[in-house]
Amino acid sequence: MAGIGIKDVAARAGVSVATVSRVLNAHTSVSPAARERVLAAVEALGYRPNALARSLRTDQTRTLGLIISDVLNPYFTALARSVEEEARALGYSIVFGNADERPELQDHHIRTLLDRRIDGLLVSPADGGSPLVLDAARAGTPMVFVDRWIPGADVPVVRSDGRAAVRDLVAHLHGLGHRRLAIIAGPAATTTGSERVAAFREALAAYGIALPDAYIGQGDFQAASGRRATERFLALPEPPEVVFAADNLMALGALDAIRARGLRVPHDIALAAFDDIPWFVHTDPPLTAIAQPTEELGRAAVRALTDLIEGRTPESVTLPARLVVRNSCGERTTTAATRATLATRRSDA
Amino acid sequence: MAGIGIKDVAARAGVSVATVSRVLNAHTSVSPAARERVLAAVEALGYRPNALARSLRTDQTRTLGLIISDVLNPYFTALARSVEEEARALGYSIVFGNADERPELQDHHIRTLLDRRIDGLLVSPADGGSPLVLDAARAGTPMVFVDRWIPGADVPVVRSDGRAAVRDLVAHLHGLGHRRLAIIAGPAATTTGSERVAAFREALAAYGIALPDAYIGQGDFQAASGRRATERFLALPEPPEVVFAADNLMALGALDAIRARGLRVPHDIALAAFDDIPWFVHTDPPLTAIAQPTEELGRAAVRALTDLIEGRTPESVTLPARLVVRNSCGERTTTAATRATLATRRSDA
DNA sequence: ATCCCTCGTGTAATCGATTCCACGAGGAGG
DNA sequence: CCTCCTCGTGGAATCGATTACACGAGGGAT
Repeated sequence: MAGIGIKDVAARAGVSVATVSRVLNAHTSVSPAARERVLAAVEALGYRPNALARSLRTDQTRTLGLIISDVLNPYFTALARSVEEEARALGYSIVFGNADERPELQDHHIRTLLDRRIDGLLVSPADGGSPLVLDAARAGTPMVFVDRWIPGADVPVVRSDGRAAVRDLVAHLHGLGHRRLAIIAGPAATTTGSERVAAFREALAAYGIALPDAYIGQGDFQAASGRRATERFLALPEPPEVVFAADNLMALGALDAIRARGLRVPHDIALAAFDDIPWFVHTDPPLTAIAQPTEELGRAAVRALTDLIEGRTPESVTLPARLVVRNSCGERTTTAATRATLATRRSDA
Repeated sequence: MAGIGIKDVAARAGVSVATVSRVLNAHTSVSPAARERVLAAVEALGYRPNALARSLRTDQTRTLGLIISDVLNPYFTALARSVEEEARALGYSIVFGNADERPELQDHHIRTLLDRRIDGLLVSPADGGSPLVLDAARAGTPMVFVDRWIPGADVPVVRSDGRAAVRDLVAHLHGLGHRRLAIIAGPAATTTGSERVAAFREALAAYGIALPDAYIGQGDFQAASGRRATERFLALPEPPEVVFAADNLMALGALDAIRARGLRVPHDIALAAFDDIPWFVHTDPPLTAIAQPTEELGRAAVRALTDLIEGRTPESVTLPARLVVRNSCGERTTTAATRATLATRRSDA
């Protein structure tokens, strides 16, 4: 039960609680003798300040909330890891909330985080219009969007721009002779959902290729939706030659669907994905993907948020994504493929 | 700085703060009229109680800490997800700490969680002897070990027993004609690190096969260590015919090393792993693995911990793992492999 | 020697809730 | 009609910290 409090420390050191607090917070001047005795008492009692009480008084928790879209998605766990790393370096803790791509779960977590009086919020919104998020931002909660964002809010955004990489991908695909290209999109309500489709369409347009509705699969960034969308593509009278999945989990689902049909990648159909993850090197075949600078994104997001909290004015950050060619889109020589693999490996290390 | 407090609600409703609190906590009796006005005021003001203040007073946060060994490991994220799910259902929040398999990081997180006065701690210890963990347990912090545990502490353990599955695996490997079997172990300081080796050795002994030291690679549950261990195996004068990785990330590293050598699985060397993950279906080749009932483990762990917190006395839980055969260990007919794959898929859904 | 400033320290208010205790009103029972 | 109990309510203490303010002691300047 216990709970050694500041009073116990004060009593043992023979000083007042104020002095103990001053020693612990290096505030105003304290005599060396008193400091010594306080420190000794802290040590002897194993005293740890109650963070709740401290936060209640100071109105700051030195805690940041991170609403992650889906913990099962390797891209987001990598992001979470770098966010936590940077936050720790800056003296903040992170409290995660897993939204599982469900708006109501997202709102649940935002509410509990706000109730806990976190100092700021890092959000990758699961839907486009959560009023709760916007309200919180307007009410003055320091907030930064990462990866995805909600338009119309005065909130800094840290994200990557995949347009150039998508153009590179389309050039690569076109070069391999593919003309019928399909995409599995994320939810239209998310920015990454709609942007990636737009980028793909634009890149296709440069080659005079259209993107018919039948070649746009509606996914939700989860594996099952990738499977369904791919099944639909394969059932088409004229199926696409390439499927581009807007995230890694939908690519996994696409792979499932293709394998279930008894088809082979890239011989029967090519596959590429947004978001590169370590497993893509070892899938059958290794998958061509668009890699985001995940670690930098996480770091930049935390810096932007702490800037906001500490009174500085951060700017939005946009970092370029890049194409990583493996051989899921067409025949390449073994050496070329190996080279690409090694290059990826090296840059990931 | 904003902050609508209980006083504001009380003022607007024309009652005292005590009454507001009573309404919000459904405590003693409140007249319907007063309750009505309080609720209206709460609604109008958008009042949310300050969780810090409440926790300070009540000495409970309704928050559980989860120390996860490595967020980048799909096994642990799956565990984290089910833990959060069950906790939410029981009215608790989860605060995660990622230990990255580093004891000092683990201790850092435990300390901050304790400072926050979480109600209980779910730990999958990164090392065997963290004094901090043991001290916390002895000091009365409700605690449950999950997956891994530290011997000699009076703490319930929720884990899976892989011994039967390892026996099945060895039988499978033996049946395919393999006789030189190696293992990439986790850190000896972790229970899962040493237990899996012991189970493997026992299972081999049943076939009169020894496990020489040269066939035990020392890993740390991270991909890089799997790579190094595998390289060492392959450089042996008599390399093993099978490599069994004690977790999925080390299996990924093994795959890297094997590919870098220009060898093929299972033709040149067979590979199996502990922990099954969705990607294993699509690696080249699909990997034979031992699957843990991850979701059940997470749920059971949370229930054990909340039992402890709420004064009931939970028991340790051990659930069996099971072998999932794919074709990374030897030739199988396509149909058999497909059947296995489908079976896995179905049970994962 | 006196005055004033600085330094070290303690007392008490405060953060925002919960909850013990006291108190007045009203109904039931005698 | 008086007593007693219950019900609804408010006042105030409390949780464990931080911090404004006050105050005494000591040193330097005049």
